[in-house]
Amino acid sequence: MQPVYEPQKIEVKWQKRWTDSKVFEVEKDPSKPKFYVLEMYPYPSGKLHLGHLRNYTIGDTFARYKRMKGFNVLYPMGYDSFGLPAEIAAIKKGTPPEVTTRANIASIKADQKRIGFSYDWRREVSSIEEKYYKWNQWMFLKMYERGLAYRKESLVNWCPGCNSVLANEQVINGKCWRCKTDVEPKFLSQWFFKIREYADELLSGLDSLNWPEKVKIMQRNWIGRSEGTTVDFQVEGTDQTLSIFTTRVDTIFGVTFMTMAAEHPWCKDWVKGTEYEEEYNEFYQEVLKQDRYERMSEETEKKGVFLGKYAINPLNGDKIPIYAGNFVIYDYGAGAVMAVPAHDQRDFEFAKKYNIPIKVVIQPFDGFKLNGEKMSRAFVEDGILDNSGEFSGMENRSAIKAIAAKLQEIKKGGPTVNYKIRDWLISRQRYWGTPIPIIYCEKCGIVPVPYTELPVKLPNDAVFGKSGNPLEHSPTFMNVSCPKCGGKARRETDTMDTFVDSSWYFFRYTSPFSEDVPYEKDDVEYWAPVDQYIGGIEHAILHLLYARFFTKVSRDLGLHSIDEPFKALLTQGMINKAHPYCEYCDKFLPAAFDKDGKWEGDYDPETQTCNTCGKKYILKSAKMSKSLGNTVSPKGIIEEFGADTARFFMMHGANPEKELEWSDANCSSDHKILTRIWQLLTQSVNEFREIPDVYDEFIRFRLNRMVKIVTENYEQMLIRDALNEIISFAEILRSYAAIHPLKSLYEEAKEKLILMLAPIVPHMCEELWQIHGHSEMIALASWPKYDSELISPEIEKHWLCYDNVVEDIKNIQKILKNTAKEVKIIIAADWKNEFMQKMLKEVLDGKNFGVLMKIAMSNADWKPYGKMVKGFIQKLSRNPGKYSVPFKSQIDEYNFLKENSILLERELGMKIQVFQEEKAEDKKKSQALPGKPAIILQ
RNA sequence: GCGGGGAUAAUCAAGUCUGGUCCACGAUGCUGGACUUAGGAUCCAGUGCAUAGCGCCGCGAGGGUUCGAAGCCCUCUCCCCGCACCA
Repeated sequence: MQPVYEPQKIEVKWQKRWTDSKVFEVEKDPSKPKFYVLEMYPYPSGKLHLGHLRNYTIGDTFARYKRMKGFNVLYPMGYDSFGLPAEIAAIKKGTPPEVTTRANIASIKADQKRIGFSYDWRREVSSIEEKYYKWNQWMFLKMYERGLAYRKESLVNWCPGCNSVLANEQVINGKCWRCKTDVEPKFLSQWFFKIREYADELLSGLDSLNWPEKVKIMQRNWIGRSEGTTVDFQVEGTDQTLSIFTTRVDTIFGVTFMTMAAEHPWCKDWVKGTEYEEEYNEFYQEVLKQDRYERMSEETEKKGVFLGKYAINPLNGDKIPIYAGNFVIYDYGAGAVMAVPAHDQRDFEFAKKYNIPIKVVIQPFDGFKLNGEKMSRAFVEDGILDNSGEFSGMENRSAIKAIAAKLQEIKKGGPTVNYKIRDWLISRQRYWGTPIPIIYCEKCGIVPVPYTELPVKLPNDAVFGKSGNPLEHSPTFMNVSCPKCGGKARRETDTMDTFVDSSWYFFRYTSPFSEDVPYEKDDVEYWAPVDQYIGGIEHAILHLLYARFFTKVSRDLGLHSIDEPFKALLTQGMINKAHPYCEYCDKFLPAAFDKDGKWEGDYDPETQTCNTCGKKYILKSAKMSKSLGNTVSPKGIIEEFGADTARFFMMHGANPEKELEWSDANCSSDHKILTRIWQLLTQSVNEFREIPDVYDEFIRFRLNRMVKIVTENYEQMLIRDALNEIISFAEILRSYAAIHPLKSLYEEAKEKLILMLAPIVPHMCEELWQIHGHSEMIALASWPKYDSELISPEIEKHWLCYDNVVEDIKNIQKILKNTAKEVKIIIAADWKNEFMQKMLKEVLDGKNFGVLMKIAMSNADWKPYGKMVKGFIQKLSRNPGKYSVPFKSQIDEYNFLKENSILLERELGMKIQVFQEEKAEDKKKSQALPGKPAIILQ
C-alpha cells in the first residue's frame, strides 16, 4: 500500500533521529574544506515570526546543500539576549529580566527545533551568559589599554523612551532605532570605542567583500571619507588656533567670516563678560531647544551671533569676524567652518542676513565678471581664481592642490582626509547589559577592573522602576574598594551597547567552550570568516559595521589574522501580505480584535468598505506588522501543514533577496504540490519495461539538465529557481511513470529528485530516502553529478524541436476541436537543410537581399525552387535568430522524429506517420522547414 | 537635494548583466471538462488577438541602435529605499 504523507509524524521522528545521531555536530578537520553558514542571531522577543522562519530556512537550505556537496559545514545558532525589552518587562511586571529572557529563549528554540533546522546546538551562544560577556569586558580592557576605549564628555543622543544614550548609528531620522522616540541632545560623559581609527580600513575593506552593492554604498556613505585641506586660523588676541577643514580651499581668499558650532566651548569663553554674552546665551538656549534634527533640516533658517572675536586668514592676513551659527555640526571637522559667501549658497544666505561682505574670488570660465554686491546666489561652479594673490589666474581645481601645498609649506595646514563617521558611543544607562569594567576611585580616578576579577557580574538586588539606571540602586554593585589603593570607590554603572555582544559572537561559535580566551586561534582560523551570512538589510550599517570594526581590533590584538568577518552577505527580502487599503483616505486599514475576539478593525470585511469614509477598499501589498494586524504565525502553518510545507512555501514564494508575498492560497497550493510529489515518489509502478525506448533518452536528458540547473541555482542561492526546475521535472517523471518506464532509469530519476529536494524539505526526503531502501540519512548523502555530454546544446536543440512539434499539433487540434485522429509529419527536403545552414551564415554576415538572392540562384540545386527560395530569404533576413537548423541533415531529423513517433502517439493519443518531403504528396509539404516539419491532421 | 533600486499579462513574479525558438518561467485567480449525490477534495485542459500551426499585438511612455529589443542607448513619467546644511 502507498504510504500516506503525514508530516506531523515524520517530522518529529526525523528531528529526533538527527539529534540522537548527532549528524549536525561538527569538529574542525583541516583535511576537509570548511563552509561557515550563519544567520544573524536573533533577539529572543518571545515568538518566532515569519521573518525568522524565512531567514533560517534560507540558511538551513544552503547549509544542507553545502553539506551534501562535501563541505564540513559550521552552522550554529544563538541568542542576542541582552537588551531593553526584558528590562521594560521587569519594570511593568516585576519579572527579573533574566527570567523573561530565558523563558523567551526556550520558547523560540522550541519553535526552531520543530522546523528542523540543522544547527550544531552544542555551540549555542547566548550573550547573557557570564562566560560570554566576560569576554566583552576583557575586550573592553584590552581596548582601554590601547586607547581604543575612552571616556569623554560630549554632546550625545539621549533617548527619553529608553532612558539611555544611543550611538549615532542608532539614530534613524532623528528617532531611536528601537522605540522611535525623538532623541534629544545632551552633554554627558560617556564611553566610546575609537572606530574612527579604523575608518580608512573599514572603507577599503569593502572592496573585497561579496556583499550587495547597496549595503557597501551605505557603509561608504556612512564612513564618509572626504579629501580636503586643513587651514589654521589664528584667533586674534589669543593663542588659540582654529584648524578648520575645507574641500574648497581654492576659495580661501574669499573668506569673509567664520562660523562656529554654537555648542563649541570656546564660544562661551570668548563672550564671557563682554557685550556679546547676553545675545550669545539667548542664541545658545534657542539652538539647544530646537529639535536637533529639525535644526539640521535644510529649510531651517540659518542664524548666528557675532562673538566679538576675529580670526586671521593665514594667506592674506585678513581679519575675519567669528560668528556662532546654528548650522555648523560640532563634531564634524573642527566644529567650525570658514565661510565664503560668494561661492557657497549657505554662507551666501547667512552673509545677506547679517550684511557681511561678499568677495568674489572665482570667475566663470565664460569671461562674465561676477560682482559680489549684485549676486543673487552663490557661484559654486568651477572657474578661474581672482583676487587671490599669487594664485590669481589659476584654474580652481589645480589651485586646490597649489594652495594646500603652500599652507603646508608655511605650516598653516595642508592636505587632509576627513571622515564623517564618529566614534562609537557604547555606554548605556541600563541594567540588562554587560557592565563596563571600570571603577572610579576618589583618589586614583578611573581604574580598570583587574583581569583576574572578571567577569563583573550583574547584581541580583537591582530595583526596577525607580528613576535612572537600576544598577545605581544596588549598593552591593556600586560600592567597591579601589583595586589600586584599596580606598573607597564606586563602580561604573553604565553597561555596554548590545551591539558589542553581536560584534564577535560569530567567532565564539567556532570555539564555544574555550575558557581562558574568548576563542581559540586555531578554531577561528579554521572556520572563519563566515562564508555566507544571511540577515536583514536593517543592519547594513549598525551591526555589520561594528562587527567589521571588532574583527580588525581583535586581529590587531593578535587573537586571529582575519581581516573581514563576513565574506558574502545575503540580505533577505521582506515578507508582505495583501491588505485592505483605502484609496480615498490614502492609508492602510488596520485589522484588530478586542480581548473577547470581537472585530475592531478599521474596515468591514463583509462589505469590503473603509470604516472612515464608507467607500470600497482595495487590496495592496503591505509589510507584515503588528500595527496593521496582518501578521501570520509560523506555528499555525506548521500545525496545519507541517514544517516542510512552511519551508517549501518560504523557498518557493520568491528568491531569497526578493520580497515574498504571503498568501494562504499559495501556501495550501504548495502543500498540494508537496503531497503530489510525495505520491509520485511513493507510488508503485506495476509494469516496467525491459527494452530501452527513445523516451528513456528524453528522461535522461531532462534529468541531467535538471541536476545541472538545480546545482547552479543552489550555488547562487536562487532557491526558488532551483525549486521550479525540480517541480517541473517531477511532472515529467509523472508522465514517465505512466508509460512502463525502464526500471533502473526510473529509480535513478526518483532518487535524484529526492536528493535535489532534500535541502528544502528535509524531513519528507529523509522518509522517502528510507522508503527507497537507504539506511544512511539523506542529510549526509552526496550531491549527485550530471553528465554534461547528455545535455549538449545539440541534444537540447533536438528535444526543443520535438516540443515544438507537439505544441504545433496541439494547436491545430484545438482549432479543429479535437476531431483529428491521425497526424502526418513531413520532414523538410534535404536541400532545404543545406540551404538554411548556408544562407543563415550569409545573412548573419550582413549581406543584403539582392546579394543573398544572387548567391542562392547561382546554386544549381536550389535554382529550381526560385520562388520558395525568395520567400525563405525574406523571412530569414527579417529575423535570422528565429530560424535554427537543429539537425545536421534531413535524414537525422527524419530518424529522430520517426523514432520518437511512439512518444508522440502516447502523448497525443493520435496515430503518427513521418514522411520525407520528397516522398510525400500533400500540398502542404512545401511548408516544411528544417526543424519545423509540415503537419497535416486528418 | 544627493545616492541606490524598480515599473513585465487579472494578481504575485522569473527573464534584463551576456539581444536571437520569449507565441515571456513558475504560481495564484478565472473559465471549461473529468470524477461525482455534492464539493471550497482530486485530476485534465484553456486563459492577448487571429488562425489547419509558420502571423500580429505585447514587458511604464516616447524615440533610437540592430538583420533581430522585455533586454542595449537617449528623453520623460511614476513608485520604493538609504543619506540629508558634512564645510
